[in-house]
Amino acid sequence: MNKSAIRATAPHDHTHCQSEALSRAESLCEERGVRLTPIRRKVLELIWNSHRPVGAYAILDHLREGDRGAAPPTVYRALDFLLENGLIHKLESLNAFIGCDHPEDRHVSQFLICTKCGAAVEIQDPAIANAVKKSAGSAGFTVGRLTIELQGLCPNCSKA
Amino acid sequence: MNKSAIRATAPHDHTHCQSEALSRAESLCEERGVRLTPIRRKVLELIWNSHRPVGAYAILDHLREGDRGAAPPTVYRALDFLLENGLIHKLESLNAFIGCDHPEDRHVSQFLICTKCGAAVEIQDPAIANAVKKSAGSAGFTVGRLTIELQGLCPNCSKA
DNA sequence: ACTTAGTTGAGATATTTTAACAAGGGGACC
DNA sequence: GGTCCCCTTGTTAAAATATCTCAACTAAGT
Repeated sequence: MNKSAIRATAPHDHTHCQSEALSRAESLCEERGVRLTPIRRKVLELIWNSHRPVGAYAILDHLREGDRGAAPPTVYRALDFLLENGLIHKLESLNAFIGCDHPEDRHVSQFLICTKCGAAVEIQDPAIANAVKKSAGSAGFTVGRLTIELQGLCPNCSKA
Repeated sequence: MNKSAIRATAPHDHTHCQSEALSRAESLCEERGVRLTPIRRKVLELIWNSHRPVGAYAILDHLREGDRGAAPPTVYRALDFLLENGLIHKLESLNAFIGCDHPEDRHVSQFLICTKCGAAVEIQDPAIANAVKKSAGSAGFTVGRLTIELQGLCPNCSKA
């Protein structure tokens, strides 16, 4: 079984996931010369609170709990920044966002979403991407963005 | 090149697509003992006005042009019915709906969406579905709903 | 200090979707 | 034909998601 699937769907020291994601984001932003401002950092941190995708307004609520009064554009702007820099992904079938654990390289990924516990796992199977590209090619389509999301039950939840 | 890709992205006698879709829907609903009421039929007809996915409010606007005063729930209920019966599909990455040209059998499909002309083509490549299923399986996931959407350029638009 | 580009604040508004409840309409059964 | 019930629709409201606009601020370079 896939390593990130285990991490995401089984109990684990999640603080570690979160702090590692944050420090990677920091060095990556520095490298690229873009600014991981306090708001952006906070939003990323909130997204990394779990392996479950979060909606923009859930993030907004958490932001408001703290000191800052925030409005929707604040969150969406932070999300845009994080998306552009590959630090998070958007799950179209849920209108929700999830952290990316290898933002360093641009990549095409797929998502496995557990409808029971809500966890989502990012996988990267070249076979999937290739199958889609091949099929698109034979239909004469030029490939741009790819959205591949599966909803089902994670290993843990399908046991129960 | 795939036949429905040609039909959807090149000029053609679209009235034919539309009327065939409607008559298929009628016989299918009769077969299943469900009611293709005037509203539902009208919504399906509007969706089949083109091969471009339509948003719920675009449909609503068209409905209102006619005699009926309609409210959002009217449209969404019709859409639910059509979705349940496989007569249309929802494109999650666009929040829009498109007609299905072979609603008779339950199927897993993928969509190729042209970001330039807006056309969308439904394809069914078992290789894609299988690749996803295989990958999900090896991550321990049970397969439920599958969302696969590609955005790119259709044959026509990539020529230009 | 000055300028500029990028970022945030604030309020409003647009878009998409659902909830809740009343009312209508068509068939099955008596 | 009447009556009951289920499915469908009307209507109002509101929840959930996302964007626009314009002003104020901040950081970084000159």
